[in-house]
Amino acid sequence: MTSSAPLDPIAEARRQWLRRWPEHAERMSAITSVMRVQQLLLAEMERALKPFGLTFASYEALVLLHFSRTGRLPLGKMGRRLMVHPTSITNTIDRLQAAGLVRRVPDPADRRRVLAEISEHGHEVALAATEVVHGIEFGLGSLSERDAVTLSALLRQVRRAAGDFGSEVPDPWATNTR
Amino acid sequence: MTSSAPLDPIAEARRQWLRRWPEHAERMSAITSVMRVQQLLLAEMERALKPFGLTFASYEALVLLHFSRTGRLPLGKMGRRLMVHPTSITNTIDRLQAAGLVRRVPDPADRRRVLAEISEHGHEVALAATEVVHGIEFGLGSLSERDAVTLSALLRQVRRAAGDFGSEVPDPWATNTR
DNA sequence: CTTATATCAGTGCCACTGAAATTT
DNA sequence: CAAATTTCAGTGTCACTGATATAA
Repeated sequence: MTSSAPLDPIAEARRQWLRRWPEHAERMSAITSVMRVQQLLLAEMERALKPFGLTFASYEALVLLHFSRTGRLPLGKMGRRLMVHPTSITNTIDRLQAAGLVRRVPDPADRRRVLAEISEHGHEVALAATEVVHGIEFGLGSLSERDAVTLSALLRQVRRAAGDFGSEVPDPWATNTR
Repeated sequence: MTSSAPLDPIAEARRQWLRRWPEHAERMSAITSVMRVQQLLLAEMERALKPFGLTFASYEALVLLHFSRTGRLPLGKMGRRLMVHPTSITNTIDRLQAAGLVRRVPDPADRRRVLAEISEHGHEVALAATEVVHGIEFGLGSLSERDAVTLSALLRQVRRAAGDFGSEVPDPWATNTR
C-alpha cells in the first residue's frame, strides 16, 4: 500500500531543496508556488468559461474589446496588450470570429491592419462570462484585498526585474527577426 | 503611427477593471499577475533547460528522482508529487527514457507498478542543469529571501483555499472517474 | 528598399478524455 | 468482484519557427 502522498507537495519539495541547496530553496519554492497557483487559477477559470465556449485566452481578448471605447482594435495592438505571440492573437480572433463574438474589419487608416470588432452578441457573452468569473472568486477569495495588492506588488517586482516593462528588453513578441 | 503600448499592460488592465468593477479589480489584477509571472518564469526556465534537452516538466521529474534515496520511484507517486495528470507522467518518463536519463523497471513489490529509475547520466544532467537554473536567478533574484517567503506564503494561502492540500477535494488527478 | 502587420503551414509540449490491460 | 496502476489513442489549446503577402 502506498504511503499517502505528502499533504503539500510544494512544502515537501522545499524541504528537499533546503537539504541540498539551502541558499536557493526559498526562491525555487516561490517559483514552484507561482507555477502551481497559475495551474489552479487557470483550471478554475477555464471550467467557468467553458459553458460560454471561451478559453482564458479568448476571454481576455473578448474583455479587452468589450472595454475598448469603439469596440474595435487592431490585432497587433491586442497581441501586445495581452502579451501573446502575434500568431496566437490571429488564432484567438479566428475562434472568436467563428463563434460570432467578433468580426474582422479592415482598418481604413492603415490598410496593413485588421481590426477585430466585438459584436452585440460578443458584448453579451463578455458580460455574462464576467459575472460568472466574479462569482467564483478563486482561491483569491481567501486573500484580503490588501493581500491581493501585496501579491501583485511582489509579482510586479519580479516582472520588472525580468524586463517585462522595463525598456531594456527590445520586445520578446516582435515577429521573428533573429 | 501606433501610439506606443502601455508601459505595463497589467497596470493598464487593472485601471479598466477599476472603472467598471472596482470591487473585483485587485483580485483580477492579482490573477493576471500570477499568469504573467508564470509565463515569464517558465520561458526563462525552458530557455535555460533547452541545451540539456529538458522541458520544465521533465526537469522537475528528473530532479525528483535525483533527490530520491534509491533513485527509483513509481510513476503514480511521481505524478502525485508533481501534481500532473497520470497520462502526463507517462509521457514525461517516455521522453526522459528516450534521452537515456531514466529507465523503466518493474516493481517487484506490486506488479501493477512501474518504477522510473534515474541513470548515471541522468544524475549528471540533473546536477548540470540545476547549476544553470541556480545561475539564472530569474526575476526572483530581485526578491529578497524574505520577499520570496512572503510570496510563497500568500500563494500557499491561495492553494489552501483552492483545496490544493486540504482534503475536502477528493483528488483532481485521480484517473477519470466522472 | 526597409519596416510593419497579419496570416499560413507546420512542430512540439502539455492537459485532458475515454478506454484498455494488468494486478491487487 | 471492485479498485489501483499504467498505458494507449486521440483531441484541443497554445507557443513557437519560418515563410509569405500586402501595405506603409
